[in-house]
Amino acid sequence: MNNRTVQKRLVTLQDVAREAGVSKATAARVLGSYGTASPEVKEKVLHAARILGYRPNELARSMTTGRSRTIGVVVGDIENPYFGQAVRGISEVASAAGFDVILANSGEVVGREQAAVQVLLGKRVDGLIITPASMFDIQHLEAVQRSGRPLVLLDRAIPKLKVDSVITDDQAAAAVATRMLIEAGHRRIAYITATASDDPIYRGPQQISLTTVMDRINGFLAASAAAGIKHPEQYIRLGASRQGASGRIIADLLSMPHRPTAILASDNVVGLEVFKVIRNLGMSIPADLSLIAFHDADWTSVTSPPITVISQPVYNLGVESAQILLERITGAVGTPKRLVLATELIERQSVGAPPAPQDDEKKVKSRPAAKAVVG
Amino acid sequence: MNNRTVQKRLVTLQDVAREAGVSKATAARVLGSYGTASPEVKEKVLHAARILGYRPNELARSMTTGRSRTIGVVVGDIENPYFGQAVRGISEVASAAGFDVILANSGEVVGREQAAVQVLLGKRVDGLIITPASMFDIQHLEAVQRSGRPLVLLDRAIPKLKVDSVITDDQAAAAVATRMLIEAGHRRIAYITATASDDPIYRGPQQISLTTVMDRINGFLAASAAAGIKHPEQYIRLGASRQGASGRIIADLLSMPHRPTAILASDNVVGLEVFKVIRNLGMSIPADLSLIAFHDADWTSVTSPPITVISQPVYNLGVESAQILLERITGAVGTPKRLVLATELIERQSVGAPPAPQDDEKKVKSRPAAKAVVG
DNA sequence: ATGCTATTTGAGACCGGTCTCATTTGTCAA
DNA sequence: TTGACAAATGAGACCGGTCTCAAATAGCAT
Repeated sequence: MNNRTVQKRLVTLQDVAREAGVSKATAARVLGSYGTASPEVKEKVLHAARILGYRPNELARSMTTGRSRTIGVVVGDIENPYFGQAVRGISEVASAAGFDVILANSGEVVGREQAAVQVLLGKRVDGLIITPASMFDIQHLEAVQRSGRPLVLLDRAIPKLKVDSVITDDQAAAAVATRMLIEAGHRRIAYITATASDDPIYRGPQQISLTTVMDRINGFLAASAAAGIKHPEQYIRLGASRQGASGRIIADLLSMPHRPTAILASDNVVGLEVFKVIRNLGMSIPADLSLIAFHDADWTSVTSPPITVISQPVYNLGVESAQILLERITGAVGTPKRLVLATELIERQSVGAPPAPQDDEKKVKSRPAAKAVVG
Repeated sequence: MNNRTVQKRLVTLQDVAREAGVSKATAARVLGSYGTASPEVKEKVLHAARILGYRPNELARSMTTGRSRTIGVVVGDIENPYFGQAVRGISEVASAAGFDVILANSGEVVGREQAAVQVLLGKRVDGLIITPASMFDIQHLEAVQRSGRPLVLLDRAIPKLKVDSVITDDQAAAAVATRMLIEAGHRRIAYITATASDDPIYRGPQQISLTTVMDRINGFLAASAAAGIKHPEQYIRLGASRQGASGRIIADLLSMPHRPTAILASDNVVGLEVFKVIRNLGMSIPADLSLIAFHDADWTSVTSPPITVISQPVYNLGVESAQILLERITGAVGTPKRLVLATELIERQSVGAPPAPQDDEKKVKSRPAAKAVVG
């Protein structure tokens, strides 16, 4: 009447104690391997537990101890292999230390991130690893800090928040990639990011809510400026999320009077979109257009031509963040760490010289210029 | 001394009650929105909860109610986008119903799967969705059933276990793909799977511990036999896991005196390996070798040539399994459902006629025969 | 035998909720 | 005014563990 579900009542410590003919406290000592107990009693309890199929109720245990041996992880998009790798890094470190992982997905939406944090906090996780969807909406993260639970940011930092974070050196990465394109002769380089925006045109830093994106844009702009390129920001485009908006953005970009001759794609999902659009437009890489993408995803080595990428140590991002979190959970104090991991440019074959000026018209069917194949 | 960690004691119901000047029971009624309470009291409690920043302790709640509103998911490999998609399907259904998801990774190792199940059971999840690593080691799954918690198998069935399962029609899929290759003229077709095995050569069903693999092999063999192909099993290879074993397996296969002229790859990871090896050997697809892969992964549409694949409704696999699980959790009874979702063959350009017999020698640089481009 | 310490064991409080039941207060009809 | 009944509230048991503390038992020296 009160509970019409089929759920059987599971075996409890009390049941084991009764079966073994000892008190609850004694059974607890044996099963929890703390305190003392005589060999005979030990044997009796263990035997009783075995035949009854006893499983301790971790909920009850966590409630008294106040620790759940669980860490909560909130990522932007589980389906993106980028996060998949990071999560694997986290899980491996966590389970090696006897911790479990609860995973939540924010879909890069602040509201869902907040909800996920509430849920995780409600479940009394011992700590959190989060890829924040925005560096501005951070009340919920401040609340985490106030609760005293350790928090580590993954992949993206939040300058205003004094908190451990593990990120990649995005500014340097973007600068290196940009410089490579410039050295190949490009002067009109587009930077395309998936970061949400109602306006695809870049008008200034205030539009950007992710440090990753900001840093990369800064690296891109700095490298461009250093090469004397005027108004490099005119080729920055935002909001190329996977919902297909990217197709139009890229096509628009390529139909500009002075279209870019090279594209820097902010992640592998955007990169894949760019690749598809280029192919559908009948343009060829790198003859008509050069391409560099962030994240060394599987597919980038297998296209024709294979894509030059910025390889990010994303598995290590996961490993490092989990290690820091675990240290904090076990009591480490001190000022927040800010770990910045280096990236690596992997040269493949998607970068070449820009097409000769008059080539701007004939976009289709041009054969690649003879060029040395690198890497 | 007892607890040297920084963790602050969080705000409890008792604190709120005290602050509002009411009893614990009254505060609980207001905050849990059950029972009755006068408007003034309601207001006082709500206000107190707000200023104190009260978050209910889900652990305590679960302990009394016996339900955690959490489902446990165990997948073989989080990093594989195949499972990534399935997990997204599960999460979306779950969170729409107010359930949370705890995700664990087995790495396709039975021992880790067992450990994961124990952990999840210990956390008193309301139900489990599992992609079992083996159809033979199932004591832990029987234990789940005995505990009365609902269990749904995803992607793979276990014939001996009376349990809900949601799988794809692997036998039909393999048969369709095989038939397509046969119709293109192939008689020597290899089937390469990642399933663990110390011996890469297929000697019989007893080596196979996954229904998926078994079904596909059966579909492959049946379609081959129907076409009068003798000893099709000689080209079946096992153990092409991502650890690089696949490279040797594929190379060995292609250096056989009567090498296969077509390959069926059991998942997209193997498919990618096969693609890379073929390219490294300087062979061309489909002129020298035809290829069909399971799972319509992103990259398959973007290679040259794009790969013909068997598209699996993996997101729906997740959705359906979560729905069934939720029904069971909310009390649905009845015989186990066995849901089999259809797959779809997506024709792209990796299938062609086999090379003429004398072509067996010249493996390099042959240009594709003129062929109609499908899809 | 006696006292003293060390070891083993049990009783019961506690964690933070839910929920039952009894008590108090209020409303309205007789 | 009194009784009946509904609404509001509080006291306290309970979930299944952990852990403190005291009591019981054992071992050993004197």
